[in-house]
Amino acid sequence: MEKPAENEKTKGNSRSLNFIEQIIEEDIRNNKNEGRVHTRFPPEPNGYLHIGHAKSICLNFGIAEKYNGLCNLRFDDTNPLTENVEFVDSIKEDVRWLGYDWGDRLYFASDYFERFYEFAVFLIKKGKAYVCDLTPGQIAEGRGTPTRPGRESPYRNRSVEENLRLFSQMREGMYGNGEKVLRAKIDMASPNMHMRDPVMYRIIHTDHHRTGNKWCIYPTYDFAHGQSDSIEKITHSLCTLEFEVHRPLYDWFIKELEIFPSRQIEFARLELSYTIMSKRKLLQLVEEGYVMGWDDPRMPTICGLRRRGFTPESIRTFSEKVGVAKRDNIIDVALLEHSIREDLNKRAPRMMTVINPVKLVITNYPEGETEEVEAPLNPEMPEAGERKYNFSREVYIEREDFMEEPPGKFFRLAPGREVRLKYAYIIKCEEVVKNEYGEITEIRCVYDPETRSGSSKSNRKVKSAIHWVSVDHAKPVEIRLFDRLFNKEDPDDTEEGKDFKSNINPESLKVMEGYIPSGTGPFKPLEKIQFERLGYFCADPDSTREKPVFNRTATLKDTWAKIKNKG
RNA sequence: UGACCGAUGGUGUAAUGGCAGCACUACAGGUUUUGGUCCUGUCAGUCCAGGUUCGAGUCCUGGUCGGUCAACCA
Repeated sequence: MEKPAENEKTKGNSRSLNFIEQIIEEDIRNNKNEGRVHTRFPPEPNGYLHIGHAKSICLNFGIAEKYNGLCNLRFDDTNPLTENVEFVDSIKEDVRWLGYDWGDRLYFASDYFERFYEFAVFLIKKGKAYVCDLTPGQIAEGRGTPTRPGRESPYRNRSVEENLRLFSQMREGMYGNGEKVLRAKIDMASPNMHMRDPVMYRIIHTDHHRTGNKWCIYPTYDFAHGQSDSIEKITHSLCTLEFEVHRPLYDWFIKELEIFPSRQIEFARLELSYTIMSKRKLLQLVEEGYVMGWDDPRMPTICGLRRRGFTPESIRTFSEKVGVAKRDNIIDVALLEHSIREDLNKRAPRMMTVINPVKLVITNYPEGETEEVEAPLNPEMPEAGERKYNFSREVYIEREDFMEEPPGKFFRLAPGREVRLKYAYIIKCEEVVKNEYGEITEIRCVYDPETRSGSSKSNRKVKSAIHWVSVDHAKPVEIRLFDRLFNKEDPDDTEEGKDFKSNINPESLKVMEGYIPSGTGPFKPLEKIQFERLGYFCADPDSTREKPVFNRTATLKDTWAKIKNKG
């Protein structure tokens, strides 16, 4: 038999196993489920997927892949009040975009409603379930508290015949919403609240996005999830920690129903610093206009990250790096940023772009002349070829690349100083022109014609090389600079009487008017590119042919910013 | 003041009774026509108290701290 643990080790590139993989490998060793591994990703179609879901998706599909198993996509659609097809579609799109394939195994809990009904009848006949007429308030009250046992319902000992009749009438629509429920008969004194006769079915006279008006009774999570797992012969049902207390009930239903025993294993959900993950709060940001929509590039949603310029690969490696364990954790958002930089550094072509321009004139360069210079498309990938730039007498440079009175550690352009205009010539600043407000409007320099990049005398060292775009060959673009949405590592850490929105970063979006070299593009939506020395960007779908729009995905690591901020 | 779960550098995550390792961050240096990348190095950790053992991050007991559970949500 295959022994993945040993293979991993002998390959020499082994990553130690997380606790779920350890369980799975032991199950395989014991030939449990004939060595089969089958997982599932079970979203409820009532919202958009976020980076926390991505961890679960990568875990479930990743494990199936690793152990030559299968992973189903199953919608947990048991509550018609909150679910709809739009969410089903967006979720499918996001999972597919992440690079996972559920083959022909797209399932819906609602596909099993008839089976669930039969399961319920089976339990009633077994004397393990009963119809209860108590109101929601009475049920809650009768359940007790975590420290006080509950009280048995007066309807608990109805006869099997009566329960069968009543349950059938529930299905036929003879009762209104909330009038009756079907409950499991377990133990009202259990220390586990979920075992105190939990509700299995409730009456909801609402059409379902898939079953229409066929049903007016719907199973609860507890009476649907484990049963779905079992029907699909899921071997390892991975979910987050808050479901740990549901596990005894999950197991109880499987045992009493005498069906395939899937095993539930819980892991800690992903939390990210400077970010919120709650569906409710994300909805609030959208509805109250703090962001432009669910796919706003500042949102931690999959569609937001996609529009921000993240790649599926970067999210997958991120999910790998965060690990899987049972303790609560808050991942440093810097790890997410690292993951996208690592990926884009290897694959994103480079281009010089100026986002905060100031004009620079080379006084000894002939007017009206243009020459072409060449630069590697990507120094990490020499085979990718070159990009050509037009160079002329006037260029835009980045305002931050010039300082009139530079501190010691600043080694870019300043009066009397030399720098290289990247891939072109070394220039020297001779004069600064200002307007009536004292703002710099023009920097005047001379260039050394012998220092053209690539020429024999070009190896003279200067302290830095700055990027530029020729004024006569510049195309204006909109550039959206995104920063983290919240100022606080924990956005829920607020002053008395305030909520998480008080921690919103007012500078999370800055819109700039910059220049790219004319003749570049058109850019495909979401096309990735590194603006040299500035960061990774992608073309926003808002782009038009006349006016491209770029989103900043991430800055480059910026040691100068650190020095500057230290003063 | 119940049941269950958890606790290893700043943040994550390994070590399965035998040298506390890896990644991110931070810091320092080297290379560099991106203050990027890459390379080298540095700081930094087993919640506490007992016990078992030749040997404990790991096992046992007790505590401390954190989380979860009282929807007809999932």
